[in-house]
Amino acid sequence: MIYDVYSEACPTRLVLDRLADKWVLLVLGRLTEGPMRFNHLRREIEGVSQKVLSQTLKRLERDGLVTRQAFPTVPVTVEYAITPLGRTLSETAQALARWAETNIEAVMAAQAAYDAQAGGQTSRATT
Amino acid sequence: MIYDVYSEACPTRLVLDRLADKWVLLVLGRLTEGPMRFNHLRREIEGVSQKVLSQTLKRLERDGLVTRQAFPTVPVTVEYAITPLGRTLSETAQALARWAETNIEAVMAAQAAYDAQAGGQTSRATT
DNA sequence: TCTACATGGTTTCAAATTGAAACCTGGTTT
DNA sequence: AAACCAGGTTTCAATTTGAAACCATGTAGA
Repeated sequence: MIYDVYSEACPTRLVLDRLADKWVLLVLGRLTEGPMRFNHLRREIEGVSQKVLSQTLKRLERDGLVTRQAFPTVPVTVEYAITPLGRTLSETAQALARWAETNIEAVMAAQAAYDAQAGGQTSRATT
Repeated sequence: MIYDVYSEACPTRLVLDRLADKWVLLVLGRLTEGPMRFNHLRREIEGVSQKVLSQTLKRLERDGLVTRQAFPTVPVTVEYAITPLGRTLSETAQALARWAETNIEAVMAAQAAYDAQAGGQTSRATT
């Protein structure tokens, strides 16, 4: 059986759609360093809301990319960790984040050039 | 100046958010093979609507990742091509798509296991 | 001439997704 | 008792999405 993300009905589409998410990439990147508690993750990944972090982790758990373990400590402690399967992905996931950090200046320069020149214009063809 | 995608205010966040998109990854993957016309891309990338493809390409152009060239042929021909900057990204972008294709079965198995066992349950801690 | 079709889009509008903020459930310290 | 911790869920308004319709231009067919 051959899978192809370019085919609409292919189940890989569902997976790709899930991975291609800012929060997923950031969560996996952090968990690569080691297990982490919910609120710790929340503080590390600035700007993520509780709801979204909760949903993201739940999906990642279902997909077998992270595990969730609760400890019956004083206030309950919940620790999330990356699985071996998740680890095979995190390298690639982090590469995207690193690309953004490395190439942000080139992208911003391109945006400035685009906005300055063709910004509001209607597309002129080969004029 | 140090950029960090984990910081809320960092401009790399905007870039990461743009890249972390299913359609962006698929478009870049296809354009890596060579320039392509609008409707050709639309047919290759099954399931993408005209509006979304149009928006995606416009953003990628502004970000300096693809170029748009219109030819005054019979029905106008518009060709999109990847830029050198875009090419530095496409390797990574495609790696995500390939990961999905390679690991889809492991993911589906994990989902089935999760649904069968803990699916509707309330989280039981370390029981 | 009237209809139909091709390219490359934009517009419209209902439906799904998101995010901020409030709330909840224990249990603990002050 | 009031307030705070962890780890969530719920609520609701606003943004984003997607399907479908429309538009401009030009060609070919009946």
